[in-house]
Amino acid sequence: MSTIDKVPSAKKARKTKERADKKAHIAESAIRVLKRLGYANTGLRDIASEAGTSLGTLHYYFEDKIDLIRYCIESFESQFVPYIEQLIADSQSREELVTAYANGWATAIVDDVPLRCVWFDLKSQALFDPAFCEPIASFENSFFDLFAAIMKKAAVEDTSDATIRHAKLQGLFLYVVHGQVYAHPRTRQEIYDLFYEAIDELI
Amino acid sequence: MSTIDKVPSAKKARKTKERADKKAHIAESAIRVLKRLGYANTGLRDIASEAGTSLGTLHYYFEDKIDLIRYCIESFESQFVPYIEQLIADSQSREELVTAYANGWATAIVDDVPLRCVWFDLKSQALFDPAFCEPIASFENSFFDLFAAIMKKAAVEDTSDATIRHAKLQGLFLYVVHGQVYAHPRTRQEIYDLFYEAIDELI
DNA sequence: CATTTTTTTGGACATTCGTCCAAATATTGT
DNA sequence: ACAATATTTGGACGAATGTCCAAAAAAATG
Repeated sequence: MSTIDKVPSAKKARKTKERADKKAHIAESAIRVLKRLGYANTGLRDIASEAGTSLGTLHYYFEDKIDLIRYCIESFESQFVPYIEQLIADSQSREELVTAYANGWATAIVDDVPLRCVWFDLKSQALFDPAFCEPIASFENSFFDLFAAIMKKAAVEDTSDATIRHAKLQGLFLYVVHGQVYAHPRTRQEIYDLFYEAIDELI
Repeated sequence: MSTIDKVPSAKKARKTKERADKKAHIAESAIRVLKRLGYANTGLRDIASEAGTSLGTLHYYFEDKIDLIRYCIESFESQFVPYIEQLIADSQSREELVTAYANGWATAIVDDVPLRCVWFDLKSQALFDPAFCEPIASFENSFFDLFAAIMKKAAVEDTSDATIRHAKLQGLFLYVVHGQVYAHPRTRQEIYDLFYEAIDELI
């Protein structure tokens, strides 16, 4: 019978997973609120309400507000990075890489503009609150590493100014997102074209 | 004697100027606080205290918090734009333009990193609060116009993707500012070199 | 079933927030 | 000088904030 525990930590592991799932659920709710209100206007009560739980429960799973937001940032990273990594893995030629990466950007923007706004918002918060620096910088580094990996796989000879090229691409990202919010929104095809041309030039 | 008013609006004009000066003083104080705390953590009491006045006086000069912050953004624009315009006016050749513009960026960053942080912060706020969209967009447009003026004066033939080039430059701007805050700060010379190369390539 | 342990609850708590206002003070006009 | 206007003040106001906790509820343990 399977009632015999292989190891005594079997049930504890299930508990750990349940706790992780609950934390993830709260974080997802928090992100939903952040997308609606922005960091400056997001309160813990808004998050608790969105998560369908109580204010006290939030502090049962997260030490304080900063801890919760930090968790959100880390979950950004753990969701986004593998997504791009897959795009890279599925592409072989330089042409495929450029296409896939441009598609990744376009999809990210078109699918969820508010989420990108939250990202810029939290990135700005990190400029003032040291508590956010570490997870933000970690994400940024991972983000750049992906770009560097693409350059390498595309067999770019000169990678000395890779960080600058990446920064320029991020500039285009910011520009397009702002355009979606308070200017004429672009179609998915238009965004793709913008990124394809830029990536093709930068890589 | 000069006691005879030329026009009945002479004293009223002085009053108007005094009021404008006081508003400017409050706005400068507000920006000082914003540089220290960021938008999310800046309260009206912090600003009043920094301005050496009372909370009530703030509402005597500004309708509400949003009105005050909006005024700050507009004062950004009215200070920064003429500064760059002068740089352009003083430059003739393409070489001079690139040098002057790179110098402008480097100076802006080295002189006052916190002010640039405030800028990115408020830009992010505009993504969530429509009240900030208009002044932010106005500044961005003016900012781009300066770039376009430089391209024109430098006799660049193809200006079709000027906005994209400008966006890339802004990406470099964001990248360097973030580096100043939570990475190894660059020297003025290093920043200048980065911008010179980028502008020289983009223009 | 009884008993720990884990999880959840709802509210208390002290601060802080933006807004507003009547009274006090300063300035201007006659 | 007096009256009218403009400016400043300090605090009241309700709402909202993050934090914390005793007690209830649920789950796991024996």
